[in-house]
Amino acid sequence: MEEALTVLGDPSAPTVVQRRTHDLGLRVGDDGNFRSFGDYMHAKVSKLLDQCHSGVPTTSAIFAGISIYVDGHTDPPSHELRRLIIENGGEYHHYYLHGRTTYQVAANLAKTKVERLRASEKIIKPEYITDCLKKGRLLPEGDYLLFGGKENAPNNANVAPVQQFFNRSRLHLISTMATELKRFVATMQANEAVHEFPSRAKLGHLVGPVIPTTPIICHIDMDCFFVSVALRSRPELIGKPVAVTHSSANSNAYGEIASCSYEARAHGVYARQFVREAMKTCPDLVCVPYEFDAYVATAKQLYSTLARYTLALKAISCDELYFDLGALCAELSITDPLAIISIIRAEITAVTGCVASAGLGPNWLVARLATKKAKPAGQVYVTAEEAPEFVQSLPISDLPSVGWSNCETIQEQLGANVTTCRQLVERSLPELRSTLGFALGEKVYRAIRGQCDPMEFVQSVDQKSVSVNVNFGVRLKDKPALEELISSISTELKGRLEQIDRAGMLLSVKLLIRQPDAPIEPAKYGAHGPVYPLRKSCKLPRPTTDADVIRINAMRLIGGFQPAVVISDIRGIALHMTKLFTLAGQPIASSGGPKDGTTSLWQFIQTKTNKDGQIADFTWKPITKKKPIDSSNKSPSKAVQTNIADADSEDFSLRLSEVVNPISHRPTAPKRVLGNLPSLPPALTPPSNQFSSICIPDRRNKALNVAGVLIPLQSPILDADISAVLFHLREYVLSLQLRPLKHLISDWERHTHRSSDPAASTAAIARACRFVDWLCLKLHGSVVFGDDDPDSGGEVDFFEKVCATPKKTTQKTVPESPDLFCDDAVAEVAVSIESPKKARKRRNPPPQLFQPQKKPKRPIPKKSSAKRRVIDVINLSSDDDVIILD
DNA sequence: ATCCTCCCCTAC
DNA sequence: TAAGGTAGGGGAGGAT
Ligand SMILES: Nc1ccn([C@H]2C[C@H](O)[C@@H](COP(=O)(O)OP(=O)(O)OP(=O)(O)O)O2)c(=O)n1
Ligand SMILES: [Mg+2]
Ligand SMILES: [Mg+2]
Repeated sequence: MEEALTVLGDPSAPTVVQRRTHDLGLRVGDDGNFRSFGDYMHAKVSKLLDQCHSGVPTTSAIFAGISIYVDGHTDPPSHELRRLIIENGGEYHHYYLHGRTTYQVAANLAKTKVERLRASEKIIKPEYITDCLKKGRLLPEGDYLLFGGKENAPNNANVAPVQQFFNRSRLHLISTMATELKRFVATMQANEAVHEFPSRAKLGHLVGPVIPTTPIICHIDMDCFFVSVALRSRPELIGKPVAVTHSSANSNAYGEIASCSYEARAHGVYARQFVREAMKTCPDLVCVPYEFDAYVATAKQLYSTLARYTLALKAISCDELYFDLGALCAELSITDPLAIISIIRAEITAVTGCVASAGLGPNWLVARLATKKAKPAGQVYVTAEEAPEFVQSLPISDLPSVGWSNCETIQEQLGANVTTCRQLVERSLPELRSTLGFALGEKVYRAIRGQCDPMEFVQSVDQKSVSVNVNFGVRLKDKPALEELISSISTELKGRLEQIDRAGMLLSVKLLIRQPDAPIEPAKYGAHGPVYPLRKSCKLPRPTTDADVIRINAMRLIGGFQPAVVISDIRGIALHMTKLFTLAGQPIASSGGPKDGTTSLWQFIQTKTNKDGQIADFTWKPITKKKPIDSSNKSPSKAVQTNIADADSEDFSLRLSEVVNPISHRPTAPKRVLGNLPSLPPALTPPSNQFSSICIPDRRNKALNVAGVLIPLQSPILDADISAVLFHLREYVLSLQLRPLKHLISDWERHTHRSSDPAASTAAIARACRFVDWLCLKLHGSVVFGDDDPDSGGEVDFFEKVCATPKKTTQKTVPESPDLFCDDAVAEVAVSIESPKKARKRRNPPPQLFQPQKKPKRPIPKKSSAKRRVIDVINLSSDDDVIILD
């Protein structure tokens, strides 16, 4: 069975995976009422959630996320069905939209039509709509289906392994849903003007003469969400220990439990536990499969229901949100908040068929903790007066931000006996800060007193980063396989960036590498097992969504690890994009957005690609003098040109800063960007420290470290200093390290500006620019900074002279001066470049912590261990998928 | 001091 | 078999 292992990136994999997929989707125990996996539907979470009829008066949200097209004559007739579906939160389509319309509604199935149907289409009887309304909730499709809903596997043959993985990953699903629901809330809030609150009518009898002013936040969370959804169509399992998982209830199954019923929890079962572990303490556990599409629909129903009362919402996750209940009470003049919540919860249950619990408190923190107390199927209001005592009665691990690690830190530093918040109350703020850090310490200090930062009920929509992670089933046999997987992930990342209208400037790669002593295959099929992470990031020449640019740079980053990565030991790959811009090129302030953006020298390079699309050569684009361009010009690339042209009339050093560190950052957003960083011929390729700065100011020695050579700078700057620096600056240009070039100039600028002779500094910087131009002219026949100095002829002579025979400054560290244009010399000097990064506390034989799993509350006593040593408790009893420590 | 970068940690 | 993703907070330590 070894060869059947899921291998992402192995071309032989799809067939194998597909067969299993087929089995999985129709596994015994899945009654087919809902598909286990919306192989296509759940990839389109956003589409389901997009069907937002903000402003349309509706009476319920039963059909939220559902759309219908009515085919032929039906009873009730199509216009009636249209009214019913829209009034109850669904969508009516006048045409069947493949991939968008959930159901075709038809009284019967014309035989001639069946042949033309795609497997993914679903035809359902009109009674389905009316019966759902009678029951007040979405029913299982069951016998209402005339076609479809069962056999959706055929498409899987074409689904790439990465997509297969995401289509089955619950964690991917809930992440995606959370993001989409935030957008859903943000959209509703943006459409506030046309939004209505039909369910407020239900609160009429609560309205009184007093307008309350008490601040109350409400937190709502579905009880064992995935299980609740599953039990809607399995009423016989209500009251039994039930878990949602890919595995069947098998005492040897390594499938993770996503959610379990409260009956199962009473036996010690918890989310993230392996089924085989759960079976040990709960032998009667019933395992049921996922219903991804149903979670999407139900989540939207939950949010839509709340939106019938208020838009002061804050989305948290697929089954959980906060809202400003105090504001609602005030607006409606209602003094009994719990009565409102009873009505809302009843509506949620009526619409979704699932139970929600609610916590009320003076702030979001207390509300959240109250929810935990309210569960299952309850609601609790903790008033401001009760809050401190209430929180202090709870275990510290209940506090948000106190997870596995921080809990251990607290017990290590403040006493192993510390388990409840009350035991922390006596600790001073400085004490907690020194234990947990400045901000976390304060957070905890305030939390145990029932306090927290206020919550905004305006849904933020600005993402700061986008990432794609595949840490399951990664087994790569060679570089092409790696490249293929990177390619898939890059394409996925591109799609996600474009979906949110963003391009990114900073790309990071994270690999999970099998620990040296770990078995090739862990006990759990496809799992990464004990691993350590490797990370590397690079700045892209400009904001991009281009899959090729992402792929090529990711491969470069991976190739840059030292020692080299053993491809077959890679167990996980993640690509992370930060420093986001809109596709139109506007920086996103919240994304750590470049306050000082860098205009890359890419702006000035014309590349030539070879037949493989790789950059074979480049020339410098001369910067011609231009009259200032109309500043209303919106084209980003022209805007940069404008900056430079505008600077013509200004002093030279100012113009330099425009080039290396422009004041207004306006990156270009070309339709297609260059496929690669410019690379030199192999002989000139600099060593692997490609992303490190070649120039480091050394303040203590009043010197510049240029390419590993320490050059003391005197004040005022002497010609000798300049020539030494310029000589080594040549390495910069040769190695095309554009970011370092910027740093060199700015570092130098900073340094020299501190000197006693600013005029000398300006002159020195100007001279550096002349040097770059001179060098580029020599090497490529054009210049970077332009030549508007009538004196420059003399400058060239100067450089020819001083650089060809650089003076031996008093420095022993300055090497023998080679001929400037001798390739051997280039190689020699390049080799002398040190790696300036101070070898970050590299855990050298890197066994290291990876994602310690949250410790279960009940089972498994904590293993007392040395500081920072972490055991993966969930895997503790398994044969080999253990460990981790650092 | 304050910022920046590279991580770890947390939550669902 | 099994599908261990993802965004954001923030700490540590170096750069500015
Ligand atoms: N480690 C986790 C945590 C959660 N989930 C999914 C399944 C849950 O049903 C859903 C909601 O998470 P909750 O933390 O709200 O847990 P439940 O709703 O299952 O239980 P509770 O009643 O405690 O809220 O997210 C998951 O797949 N894996
Ligand atoms: Mg829940
Ligand atoms: Mg939840």
